[in-house]
Amino acid sequence: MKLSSSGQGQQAHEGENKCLNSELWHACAGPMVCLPTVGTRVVYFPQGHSEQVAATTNKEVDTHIPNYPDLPPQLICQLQNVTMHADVETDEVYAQMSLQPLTPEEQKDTFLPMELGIPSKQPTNYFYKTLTASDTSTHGGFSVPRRAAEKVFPPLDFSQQPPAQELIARDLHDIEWKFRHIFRGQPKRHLLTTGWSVFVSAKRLVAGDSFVGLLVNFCHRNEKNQLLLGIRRATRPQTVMPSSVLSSDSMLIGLLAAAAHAAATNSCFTVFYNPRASPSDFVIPLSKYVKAVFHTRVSVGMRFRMLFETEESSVRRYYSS
Amino acid sequence: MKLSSSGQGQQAHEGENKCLNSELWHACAGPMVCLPTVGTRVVYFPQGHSEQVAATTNKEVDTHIPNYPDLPPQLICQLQNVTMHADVETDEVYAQMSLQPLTPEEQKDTFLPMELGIPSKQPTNYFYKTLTASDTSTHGGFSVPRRAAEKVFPPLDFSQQPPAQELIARDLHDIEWKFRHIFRGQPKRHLLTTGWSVFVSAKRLVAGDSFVGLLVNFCHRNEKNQLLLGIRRATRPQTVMPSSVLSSDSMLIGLLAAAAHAAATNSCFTVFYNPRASPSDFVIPLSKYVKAVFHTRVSVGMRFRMLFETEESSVRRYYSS
DNA sequence: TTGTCGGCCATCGGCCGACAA
DNA sequence: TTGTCGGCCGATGGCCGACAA
Repeated sequence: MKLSSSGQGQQAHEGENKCLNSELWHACAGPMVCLPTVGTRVVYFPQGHSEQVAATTNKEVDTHIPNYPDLPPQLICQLQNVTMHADVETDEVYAQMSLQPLTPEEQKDTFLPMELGIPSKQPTNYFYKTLTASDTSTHGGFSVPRRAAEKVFPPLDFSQQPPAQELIARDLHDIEWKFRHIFRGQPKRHLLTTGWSVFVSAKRLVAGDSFVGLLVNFCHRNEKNQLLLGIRRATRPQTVMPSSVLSSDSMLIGLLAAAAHAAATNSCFTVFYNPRASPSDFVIPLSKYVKAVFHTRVSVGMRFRMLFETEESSVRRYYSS
Repeated sequence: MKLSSSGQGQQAHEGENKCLNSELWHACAGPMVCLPTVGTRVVYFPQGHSEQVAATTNKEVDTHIPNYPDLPPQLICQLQNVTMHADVETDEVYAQMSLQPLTPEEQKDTFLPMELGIPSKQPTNYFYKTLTASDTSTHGGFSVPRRAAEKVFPPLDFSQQPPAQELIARDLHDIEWKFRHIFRGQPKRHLLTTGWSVFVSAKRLVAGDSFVGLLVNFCHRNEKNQLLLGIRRATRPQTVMPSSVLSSDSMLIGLLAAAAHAAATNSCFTVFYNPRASPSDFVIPLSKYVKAVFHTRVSVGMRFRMLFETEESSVRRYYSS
């Protein structure tokens, strides 16, 4: 299982199976994103998955897609594996899940205690700041909010005038970035100067995007606290490009056919979950699903929808039917 | 049909259905790329298509894919539509084709005369040059090969000293680029100076990539000759990234299922053809296929392979079984 | 014929505190 | 507390012919 890792000292490049930091992944994904636990049972909604893929390929789900009579509107699976990833180009975070459909008999098993919902670890010593025009311009550096700097950055030596230090931080791909951190100006403020513009241009940041800083503590192997960084892109007016690899129809068919085939042959299938791409959760813990169904006093089979407000006041949905 | 267009004066942005210049598309695709004609019959090879998609997603075709007993190894279709496209990010050219599987009775029809192969129009007044380290460095401009400049660029006024002019050219997305074209130095040579570095950084060109220049003549609407430009990326050591949208297994299943569904219901399906992505042609004119089969004295159903050497001495393949 | 270089100058990047929101 | 600006200086961009491959 490669859910997370800690103490990953140097750049690891084992094919595409990079072990990226779980806390950093969550810090970039946002506070409302919660991944199911490996080994537990989950409900997979082909409809919600279709909507995410359709949103990504800028395509409406239409009626060209054949029916898959063997594929129920929700599929109870065991979550065999979850790996966290970040897009090499955009740093967009996503998760890859391996789902094992369960037979009707396996579904009847009683709940394991651990299935009652242990949320994945959310980051604690972290901050994010939406970048201003001044932050991203070539004219200057990055103005660090005072509380953020004090909470997350290593303390400065105030006997120096001005107090300054070199910050070393690693991103989702375990690439190292160096910044000059200085406390100066009148009134005094924390700034990142040298190194900042390289970061902005490398990540192609614009005003409205966000910087994420995270302090993690690796207890073992004598390693000290380490600074991690990430970004969150502003939700732009969806300039999704056509895929040029496979037609969106074929993708939607493939999605359904893969799930149906896995269900029929009792084998695993793989899905990608992009928490920031669309507001649809399509893999949710079975325990949460059962609770929701019980709570709303509807029988399984009726259409319902649960709404949650996220931090950005958008909406997350669960699918059922 | 949106195969091509001419006299497209200003930037057109009709959704994603841009009419891009057919000659320019071919100039960027390379001289060996030839698209089948709309309305003719073609042979579609799911196996070759799978290999292209697998190459793009950096995945080997393995045995996880279910069999589609209804899907024959080659499918005779009518080519309903072909549109030429270019990736918004990379300028990579590709074609979208709509294929209509034919019933056994329709397949028995005799050939139409037009099906005997009218190749699509190849560009005439065009050149390409592989960019050198000096071309792509920030230190200077672009050194234009003399014959290329004389053949493709508007003639300079040699009464000026030095002779110079402003070149205006449009790319695959119909975006305008301006360059200062000057004939100077000792010995004299053609150079693109002002404007060149903007182009290099916008297209993210590196030494080894190629610049394509094309002179087209729009006869109607009183338009004069127009200069078009494009690029060809060097074939890099395949840094294909995982898709993060759909698993490669689902994509391969979707590809097969879409074709099988179209064949079963007598409806259209859509494929993308990336001529520079992989050396596999998987949609070829029926006439060419029949000729090849006849020529090599094998019966339909035997495995055969036709080899052609392309300009870059790579290999193009036809698939059959 | 054309790829690379040194020379030269204009422009931009980038660090600073002032000032105000 | 922090976003934007003018001032200032050094780094880089970018145009030129020289020279050689």
